Amino acid sequence: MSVARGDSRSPIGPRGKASTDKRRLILDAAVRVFARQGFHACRVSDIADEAGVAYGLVYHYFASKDEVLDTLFLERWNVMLEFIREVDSEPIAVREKLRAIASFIVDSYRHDPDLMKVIIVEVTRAANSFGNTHIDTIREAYDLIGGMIIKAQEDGVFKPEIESRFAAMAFYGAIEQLLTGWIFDLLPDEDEYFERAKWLVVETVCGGLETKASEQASVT
Amino acid sequence: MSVARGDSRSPIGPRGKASTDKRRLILDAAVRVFARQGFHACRVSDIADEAGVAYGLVYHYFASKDEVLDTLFLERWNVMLEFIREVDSEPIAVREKLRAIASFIVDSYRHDPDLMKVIIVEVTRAANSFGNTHIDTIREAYDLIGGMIIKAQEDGVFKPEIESRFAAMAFYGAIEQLLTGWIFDLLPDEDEYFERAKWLVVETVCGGLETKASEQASVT
Amino acid sequence: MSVARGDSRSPIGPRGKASTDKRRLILDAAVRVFARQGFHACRVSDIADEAGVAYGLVYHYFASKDEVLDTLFLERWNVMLEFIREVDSEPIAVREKLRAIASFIVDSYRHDPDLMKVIIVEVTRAANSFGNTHIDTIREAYDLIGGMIIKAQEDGVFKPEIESRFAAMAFYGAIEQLLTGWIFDLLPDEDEYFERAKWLVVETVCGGLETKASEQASVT
Amino acid sequence: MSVARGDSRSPIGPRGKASTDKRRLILDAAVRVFARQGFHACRVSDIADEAGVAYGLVYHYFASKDEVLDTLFLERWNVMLEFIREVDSEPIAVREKLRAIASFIVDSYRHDPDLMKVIIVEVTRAANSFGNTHIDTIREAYDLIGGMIIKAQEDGVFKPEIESRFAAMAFYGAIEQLLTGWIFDLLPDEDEYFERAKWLVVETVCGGLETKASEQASVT
DNA sequence: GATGAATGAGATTTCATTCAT
DNA sequence: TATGAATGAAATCTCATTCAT
Repeated sequence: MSVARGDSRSPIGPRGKASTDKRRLILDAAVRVFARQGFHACRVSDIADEAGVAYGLVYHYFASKDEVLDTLFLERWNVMLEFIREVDSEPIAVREKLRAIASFIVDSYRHDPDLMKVIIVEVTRAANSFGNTHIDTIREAYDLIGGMIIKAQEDGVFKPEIESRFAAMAFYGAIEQLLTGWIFDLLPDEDEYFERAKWLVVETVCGGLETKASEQASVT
Repeated sequence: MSVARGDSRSPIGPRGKASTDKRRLILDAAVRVFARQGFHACRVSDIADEAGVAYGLVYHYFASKDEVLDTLFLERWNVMLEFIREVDSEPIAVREKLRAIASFIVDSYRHDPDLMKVIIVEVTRAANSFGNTHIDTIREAYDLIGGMIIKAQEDGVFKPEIESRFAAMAFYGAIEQLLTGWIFDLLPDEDEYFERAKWLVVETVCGGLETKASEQASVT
Repeated sequence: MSVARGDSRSPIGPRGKASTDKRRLILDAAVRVFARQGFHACRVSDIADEAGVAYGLVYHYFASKDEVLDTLFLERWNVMLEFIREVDSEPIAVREKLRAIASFIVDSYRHDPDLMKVIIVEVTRAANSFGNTHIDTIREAYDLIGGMIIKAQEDGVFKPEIESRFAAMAFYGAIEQLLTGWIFDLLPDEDEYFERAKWLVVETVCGGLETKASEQASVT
Repeated sequence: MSVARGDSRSPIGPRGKASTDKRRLILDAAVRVFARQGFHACRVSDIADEAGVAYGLVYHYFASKDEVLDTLFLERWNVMLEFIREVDSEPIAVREKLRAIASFIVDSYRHDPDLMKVIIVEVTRAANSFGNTHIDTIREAYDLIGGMIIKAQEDGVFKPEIESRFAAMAFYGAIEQLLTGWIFDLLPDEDEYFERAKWLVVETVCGGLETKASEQASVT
């Protein structure tokens, strides 16, 4: 795998497969319904209707409405964590690693905006509900990015005076806010903009984090 | 006012005053309850209990539970908008303007973490409920920041190839994510860290946005 | 008070008062509905309808459907326990004590058959639900009766070879089964039969428990 | 058969046979589940799980959950009715007949406490559900006992002023309450206590029912 | 202004029963 | 026979909102 070359491995997870599996059908329907109405505003029957299955079948496969969202979040977030770990293990520059991550997240949105909307809106910021439940899993991503930054500082590529955890949060936050912009229809979502957005985040944040020396190198 | 000099005008709004006004009592109680339990998980009676007033009084002052949150959000967000507009009108460098904004938001959190938690968790990301209701108000802030960036590009201080709206979102998102880090208890929240966080965001994002020329200048 | 003289203090508890108190209204309605349909077969809305109040008011006064039955049971059973304790403290023959108890229970049924039906059918035999919850309270009655029997044995009035706990259960069981007979409409429930039933239980059980000597005396 | 001599024909019914018959497996599992959780609190799947068979098989053999309990009750109660009829037809004293019945019921409990618990808790007192359904079958037992008492009165063995139906209920109720005592773990259930319980009921109730003349005889 | 009892629509969840295989 | 996925009616409980005092 050469993430860094911009091959941009398509971040397609389980949701990509067409399926007649009822469980999958329910999960996919739930994504649409959660995205359209929000987790709280929708009823379980909305999910069942959207999936074209009976009310009770949702409870045959999931213990509760919560568990449906838990499942969706974990499926996706774990794919991302795996991707980040894989990227991290490659012998490439930190800028390329961060570019791969930004690319992955943006492409995830491009590929399945509903799912990413649900994850961002209902989980990663939901400090009093799902965000709290999954905080350790969420944090894992921040920590992995933070680790990359520490390493880059040790290598003299990133400024040493930066607090890595803070930088990781800022980096991730910049990306998530771009997705929020698309979600709220505040930003144009034509294809070209997705690519420019990736570039912007990496250019901006990395540009700010890099030492003069490394900057010269990366620009060159 | 010289926002740029780091005097950091204390971002204290209405919530700063002690008050025996029952309406205020209810609003302040609502902040604590919303922050502690979340908007959906709390009941109107929880707010009344926390405020030490009777159940029905909440409905004497507010038409609905929603209106309580609407009020809290608008009170605070408008203070911020006013601040941003004021900053924008000052004849200072864009970096100073952004520094002032970052400072204002971070200090807002430092001064009243519960209120900022509520605003971020329940409003600015709540795409299917309050976020949608207040999107125009929220957007105002993004647009003002975006305007600063456009101007900076026209002045040759910021790279011209950056999409201003995207940059504004990334900048705001970086800050909001730091607040999210504190909210989730993922980042240390001793006093020094608030200051370093402000510096980090400005240094990083502006560092990345600035042209070589301006960078030389700002570093000097 | 001279319970032993057959004055048969009317076993009227709280349910005896007509009331406009909504809580009482609900409890009284619940008795009728539980008696008519059974606890499991009735819905909370049936209780509300029967009481002529809104659905939610039941939950304003009681935490759950269970709590309604708990309340009914405890109200009544505690009146009975108090009565038994009072009887026990009087300086009268054990036969008179047991007669008073039998009389109290039978009159309780005569006075409010629905309530006694509910208590017997839904609580005292409901080993897997309410019976289990209230077993200590129920047992109290058995123990008090058992204590009377022990004392009678010490006084040489009752046969010493009888196990007091078993005898107490048999005595109470005989009475409860008569009530069950009325509940199931297997026994005639004209007024005279209630009095004869009291006499029967006391005559039979005590007759069997007494020593020859005491029997001579009691017959005389 | 000489029931009266205390040979105590073992009251073993169908449940005594080990069986690989699935229908039997389900019935036996149902007894355990009903006894453990109560009829209402358990699900059909609990029965299937306990029996180690598939969910749907319960419905292959029984039309409904109710029918499972109906079957269990009728199987056992009919064995008892047959026993009582047989006893009744023997040329023995009424005291011996009642002793045989008490013995049979107590031994039934000793042999299969779960089944008797289910019958008592879920059927014989369940005035609004199964008790009502099976009232004629249940009543049969009371009537048979009542018939014995009438005959004893005609023979001058039992007091003539006693209402036979009431006496039959009291007798049966005394026994059932002893079982209830064991079910609720209020009475000791070592082997000796079962025997003493039989003796107690017969001694007590018959002792109280007999005329002086017969008493002299029975004592002798 | 202030109180809290009263209302009732609506949500989640359960689970007996059916049925295709 | 045997399986267990699929169905959907029905029940409990919640809680925003109203309103009489």
